Formats: sequence, C-alpha cells, structure tokens
Amino acid sequence: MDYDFRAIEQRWQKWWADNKVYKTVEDPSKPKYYVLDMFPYPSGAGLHVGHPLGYIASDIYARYKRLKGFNVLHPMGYDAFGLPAEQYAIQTGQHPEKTTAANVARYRSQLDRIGFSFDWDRSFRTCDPDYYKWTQWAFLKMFGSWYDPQQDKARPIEELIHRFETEGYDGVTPEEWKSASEKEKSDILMRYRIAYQGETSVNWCEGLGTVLANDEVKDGLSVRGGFPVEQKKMTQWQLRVSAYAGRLLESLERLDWTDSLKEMQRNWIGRSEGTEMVFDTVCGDVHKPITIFTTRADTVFGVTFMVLAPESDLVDELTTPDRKEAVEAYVKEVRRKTERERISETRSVTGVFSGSYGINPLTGEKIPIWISEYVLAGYGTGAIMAVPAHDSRDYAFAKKFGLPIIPLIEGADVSEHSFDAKEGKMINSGFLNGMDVKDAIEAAKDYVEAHGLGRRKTNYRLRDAIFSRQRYWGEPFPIYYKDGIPTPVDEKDLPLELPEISSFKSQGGEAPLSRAKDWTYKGWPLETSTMPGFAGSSAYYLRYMDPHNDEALVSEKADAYWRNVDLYVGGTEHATGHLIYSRFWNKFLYDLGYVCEDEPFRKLINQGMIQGRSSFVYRIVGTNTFVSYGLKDKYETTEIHVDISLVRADRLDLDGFRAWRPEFHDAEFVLENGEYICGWAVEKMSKSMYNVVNPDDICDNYGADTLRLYEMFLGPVEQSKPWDTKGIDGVNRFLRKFWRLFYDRDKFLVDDSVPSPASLKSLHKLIGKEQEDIENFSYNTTISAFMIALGELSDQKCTSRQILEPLVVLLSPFAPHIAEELWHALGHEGSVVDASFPEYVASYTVEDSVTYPVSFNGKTRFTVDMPKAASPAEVEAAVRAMEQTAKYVGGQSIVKVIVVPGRIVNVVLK
RNA sequence: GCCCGGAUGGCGGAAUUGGUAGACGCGCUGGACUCAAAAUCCAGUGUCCCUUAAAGACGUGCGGGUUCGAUUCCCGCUCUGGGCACCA
Repeated sequence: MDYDFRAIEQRWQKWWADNKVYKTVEDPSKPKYYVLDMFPYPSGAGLHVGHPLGYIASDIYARYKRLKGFNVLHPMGYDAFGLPAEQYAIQTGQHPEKTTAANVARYRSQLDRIGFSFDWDRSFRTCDPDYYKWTQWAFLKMFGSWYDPQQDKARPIEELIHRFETEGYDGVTPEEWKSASEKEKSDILMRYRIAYQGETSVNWCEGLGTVLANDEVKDGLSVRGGFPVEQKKMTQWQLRVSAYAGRLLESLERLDWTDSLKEMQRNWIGRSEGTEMVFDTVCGDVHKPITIFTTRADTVFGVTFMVLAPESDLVDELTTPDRKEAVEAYVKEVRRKTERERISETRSVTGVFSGSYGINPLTGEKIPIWISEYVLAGYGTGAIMAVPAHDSRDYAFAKKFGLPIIPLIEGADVSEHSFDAKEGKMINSGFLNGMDVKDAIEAAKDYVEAHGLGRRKTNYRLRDAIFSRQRYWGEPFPIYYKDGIPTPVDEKDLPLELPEISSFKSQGGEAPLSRAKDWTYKGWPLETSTMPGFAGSSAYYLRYMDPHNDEALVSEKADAYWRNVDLYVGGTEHATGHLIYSRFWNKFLYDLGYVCEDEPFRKLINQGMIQGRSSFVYRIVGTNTFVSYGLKDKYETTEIHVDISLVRADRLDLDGFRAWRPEFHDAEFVLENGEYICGWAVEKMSKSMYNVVNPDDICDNYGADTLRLYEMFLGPVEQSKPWDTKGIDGVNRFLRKFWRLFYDRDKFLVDDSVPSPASLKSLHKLIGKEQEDIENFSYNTTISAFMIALGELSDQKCTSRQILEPLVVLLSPFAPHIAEELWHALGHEGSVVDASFPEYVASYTVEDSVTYPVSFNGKTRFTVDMPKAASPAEVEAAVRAMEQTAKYVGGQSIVKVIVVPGRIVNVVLK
C-alpha cells in the first residue's frame, strides 16, 4: 500500500466532521488557549494559495497546544457585510445575501479540504441577524454611555444626566439643564455620548449618494462611477475613539505584538505633549482671545504670524470686511478640493491674509493672522502660532508670502531652510536666552502656566471614527427619530433586521434604506444609514466564546473562562483599522463590565503575503508573433501576462496558449532551442495577472498535508514570499518516506522491539527542537528537523513502536491526515488530537565527547571537549590552541574552550 | 521628507544571538535499478587557483571600527520592502 493521500484525506476529513472531533466545550479542569485567525471576507474569487498561510500556522499552533494539554478554542467565521457584495448586487440585481451565501459555501469547502481543526459549531457570519443583534446592542450601549475623564472610563449616560441635574457639569448648570427642551437636552448629551451624531468633514459623493472612504476616491472622482467628490461638513454617526487614545497607547506596552506593529499604532494614535496658549487678537476694533496649540513653547519669541485652518469657525470672526471677498474665495476653493488633492499638492503653498492681527503674549508684538490649508481644523485648536525659523512648514509659508523670519537658536542658518532640530542655545528669546532648547521648552511651559497665558496639553492625532455609511449591506442603526430626536430602539426589539428593498441602486442621492417600505419604529422614521465594515469585526472574537447565547453577547461564565485571544494571526494591513477599533470596542465593554479583560488580543503574529509568480510572453509589435525570452531584445515587443497554468518551468505550452484565447489562435512563435521560454516577475497574486494558484489544485495533485507542510517550509510565517511550486516535491517526498517508515507495501512494519539508543537520540532531538521551534513560530526549521530525524530513523531501520508512535504525534500538527491514518493503524480508536505531546528527555541527545583538563599558569582551570573519536594528535593540537586563546583572553574568566584541531570553536566565558 | 524592517550559494532559506557560515529542501552533475521512462536509492555541489587531489586563499550588500574571534556589536554609505505623510 503506497501513501494514498486522496483516500486518507477524504476518510479522515469525513470522520472528523461526523464525530465532531474539533468541537470545543468549556472545561475548567484544563487551562484554556484561544487561537484566532482574522476571519475572511468571502469574495467571489475564492481562496488562493496565499490566504491559508496564516490559517495553517495558527492551526499547527492550536493542534500543538491541544497535545500539550490545553483546552483550545479555535473558531472560524466570515466577515460578510461589505461593499463588494453590494456593488455586485447593484450590477446584477442579485440580493447580497444570496451571493454572500454562495461565496461562504465555496470558502467553506476550500477550507475543509485543508484539514483545519476549526470548531465549526461556533461559526457565524457578521451578516447573520443573530450575530448583528450584538453589534447593534453594543452600539446602543455606546449611545447610552459617556466618557468620564475623572474615572477615565466609560460610564452610563444616566450618571452624566444626574450631574447636570444636581451640581451641573462642564459649564451646564442645573437650572439651564432643567429649563432645556428635549431637543436641547439631546443636543447637549450628544456632545458626550461614546456613539454620537456630530458634524464632521467627509468625502461626499453626490452621484453615489454616499460618504466615501479615502481609498474610494481618486483624483477628486469616485473610483466607482467617476462622480465628483467634495469635502463636505455633514452630520454623521461617530464613535468617540479619541477618548480612549491615552489608554490605547499605554496598554500597547503590555501586548506581545511585533515592535513594528506597535510602532504603527503609536504613530497612528500620535500622542504629542505641548502647550495651549492664548493669543489676544484684534479684528478691526474687536478684541477676541484665541487658543493655539504648540509643542515648541520655547519659540514664542520667533512668532511672526499666525495661521487658521480654512474650516475653522474663527475664520468668519477674524476676517475684516475688506478681506472678506478674498477669504471667502479661498475657503471655497479649499473646500472644493478633495483630501487626495490636498495630499498630492502637498508641496504647493497657499493661503490668504485675514486682515486681523494677533498679539504675542510675551513680546506684545502685533502679528498678522493668515488662513491656510496647511493647518488642519481637526487637530489641536485649528489655529497655530507660526515660527518660520524653526518649522519647515511655517518657513515655506513665510518665504512664499514674504513674512519675517527670526532665528532663535545660536548658529542656526535659516537663509535656505528652517532649523527644526531641538538642539542648541537660545538667542533673541528674552528670559530663555542661553538655555539649551530642551530646557527652554520646559521653562517656557512653566512660564506660560505661571502667568496664566495657557496650560500644558497632550494632543492625539487619533480621530473619532465615522460610523455611518449610506449603503444597504451593513448593520442597520437601532435608532429612530422621535420628533426629530435620535432615540434608541428598545433592546428587546433587537435585532433590528435589514429590510427587503426592491432595488439596490442609489436613487436621487438617498440612502437605500430610505426607500424601504415601513422603515419605521413605533410610527417614527428609522435611521437610514448603516454601519461600516469594521462594526461587525470589532467584537466577533467575543461571540465565538458563546455563539448561541440569546441573552448576551457572551455569558459571564464563558467570558471568564476564555477571557481573551491568546494568539491572533492575521495581516498587518489591519494595523490602523480593525486592530484599533477592536481594542477600542473591547475597552468600552470592559469599562461597563461586560468583559473581564481590557485587551482583546494578547499575542499577535502577522503572516506575510504569498505573492504570485507571473509569467510573460513577448509579442512583436504589430504582429501575432511571439518571441522567446532570450531573443526578445532583438525585436520591439510588448510584454503580455500569460496564464501560469500554461507554463511549466518557464516553458510555454504552445498549443495550450493558442487555445487560451481566440486572438492567440493563430499565434506564431520564435523559439530558442525548440522551446518558448517565458519571462517572469513576482507580483501580487491576482486574477488580472493570471498568476493565481488555487489550493484545491495543490490538494488534488499533492494532498492537503503536502500543501500545509510546503507553505510552512517556504520560510518564516511573518515573511512575504513568492509562491513557487518548484520545491513542493521535496515535502511531498518527505511524506512518502515517512509513510515507508510504517509500511513496506502492505506490510505494517511497527513492532514492539526495544529501540536503539541511536533511535531514542534521534527522536528526542526532534522533540526538543519541535517544542522550541513551535513556540517561536519557526515552523520551517521544525520541518527540517523532521527530515533529518526521518533520515536517521530510516538508516537505523527503526521499527519500534516506542519511537514511531511519538513520531506520529509530533507530525500531527503539521500533517494531520497522514498522522490520523497512522495513529489508527497503530491500533488507536480515538483521534490523534487527543494524544499527548511526547515528553522530552534531554539526556538522550547529549553528544558523546570526552573532556580533557588543560592547565594555565600552573593551575588546571580549563577543559577541552573533544569528540570521542578524536586522535591523540588532534587532542594535542586542541589543547595547544586552547592555551593560546587563554593567553589572549588573559586566562581569568575562561571556563571551557571547545576546539577543533588548530582552531578555537567555542570559548565559554563566565 | 519622517519612522520601522531586510540584504547570506543557481533558488527558498539555516546558524544555539559573538564561536567550524551555508543546516534542511529545491535545482544541477554523475552513478545504480530499468528495454526505456517515471519513481526510488547512492555520491557530489559557495567562489578562486589546479589535469586531479591534497593544501591554500577568498567569501554573509559596500567602506571603516571593536574583539583572540563578527552574518551577529558600533560608525558611515548603497540598494530594497513596508508604514505615515502638512498633526504645529
């Protein structure tokens, strides 16, 4: 019997499913371990070979932990709401639910073939009403909460209302509160709610009738449809993520994530410590104090102008009548530009003088106030003091508009560039003169606070998340408008299910839900926008803990057992999206006591991308003749992607190519050595580049175990690498050899013989290595160790059950199908997943060596380790070499030296 | 522009973190088995010098440095992947 992977894989996949081998239940007698993959968006294209990389890595870890005695939670589901399904629906009229279901089914069958140990009983899709009920529930909780800065956590909004009623809060007195109308009260509370409605600047696309994300806009036009997009202030639902900025930053320290990912989040959160300073201003005869934010309070003496953001409310107040026309034209022009245009025109300097002046609080000097788009309304106070000598942006602006530049640091040459570095001695700066910049910053902050000119302030770049989308295929908001006041739907009425609509097309710029029949609640109109993609993925890991619970997102008991995700595996592209929102969402639920851990993902591994290897043919311009790679430089050619299924070892299948597409039907070829050689390049794996490799094909030709092994053998999980089928034979060969350790044709070779010391050594070397490597996610080296052990055991003709049985267990995380087959062949009834990881005995692996004493300065202080087989001459040479080294090192601290003849190999110092 | 990371044979990648560089696999070369092919097995495979071997020299992107000893640590570059991009 040969290694028949097709039969083996089919048999055990069915057996696992029938017996629910991977079903997980809470078991307080065992330690828990939660291994999670970032769940996929089920696109119409299906899985390619790159998708399972992370799933295989996490599956190996989950299986390993199980062998180690942990109760492992390892679920999988689908992130199923989103734009592609809806766009497809608009084009075809097919309901997104239908295409999503089809895509999910396809994904499921592809995943099943790879032999993952997912507990499918816990699976769900984010578009299932049973699930999005809890997304809506969380939103209601956020709507019903505010962020209490004193306790530094979210609290029920009732506590805030109580404060308004009794002692007053944040400038609102009890009297004002009591006399306020319902609408006014609602407006006041909106300023505090965690989920709130507020005006913000968005990419608005009139043609599509929706707000768009930055990546959906290109050159001022919508990517889909090509409609113009403008910056518009709109009232949108938002999540007060910014309230959590400090905590999101701090607890990053405690997470076992890669430094680069933490760094990305740190940059995204963007903490900066500075000072808010008040400048008096004069607009005509009117005085008005305005507040600016700066991190360089030490440079106040060099302020030569001030700048307001065009969107700032201060612009109207500080524009003098004679400048009104120019300012309005400028603001209008800026508003017309998209975010993208502003970014792409990053080097052009624009601005307009407001007509007003500010008063430098330290020098009393009068300085002009300008308006420019380089100041952002959303950060700080939307107004800055400009110090052109020491800020490159202010410098560029000053140069363009001829404003004065005063250097403040000794020796700084500001004739060509600003001097931005925070180093040097202060000059031209009054009481700061002579100080080092770093000291001057602190001194200036102290001075400003002491004289009541401002206060220290920490700002964050992290913005609140815009939470509304004018789309259909997302979670409906559980909000209705009672007399125009946003009011939460009763919790008992959740889920608020997505209504049927007749057409998914946008009409007249209205949100699709506005056309739904009876989209009302208690007779009042319901919110018509839906939630964005990240809503459903923000708490899904909690739901897996208790997926069928009707009473709660997760029961207290299940949450207390599973706590949080121990190992999370996914792509780095979610660094500043999902991974921020999820942490925010979790912290919010933690504040209200719904979950027991304040961080959702303890350890995070970012798997690399598997890129495609594209192949090219070269068509001679103006002909239908194709020239082989080596000869293409002799002609003028066009490079054309060719489907990689038509290419083997860079050689083109000519007949296949002619049959591939009609226009190549009568193609002619210029060959080299009788063959057509294709060119190649490493690119992203995608349909349009004809370089997609489907895991199903690999499973058909080599089997799932080979696929799993190969993807891991390719290199470190974190690293991106091109898919190259060339090496796959190597791991396939390994599995076939592994099989032959157990079977010689039909004869089962395993017996109860006593294992040789050499076999024990081979086995335990492998156990030690595998243990260590898996903990470090170094799977490729584990597989190497396996190949070495296999070679040794075959040479030893090992047939002992005492060796081969543990060997099967060791292989099972990597190649579960063949392991399960052999496990049963060894006479076991249950699954190999219930086996135990073999105990590592280090003494079996010690090398046979002899230790020779060596004297130095008359004392025996050192030893030399030599292989038993070493000849006296070799030992002699080693001892002499060691004495030499001892002299170099001074003899004092050497403990041991390992030497090969004439050469020092290992000096152990103490 | 700013912030991270990487660079090792023909290829993917190892190297106990300062101690025999190139494990393991692929590919290639030669051999065995075979009528033949596939499969399998055995041997060789960093570069240079050399008929060969021994021996030697060189060798981890480039240039310096520290050390008895550097792929590993320090300084200065080059190339490359990724992230951020007017955040005052």
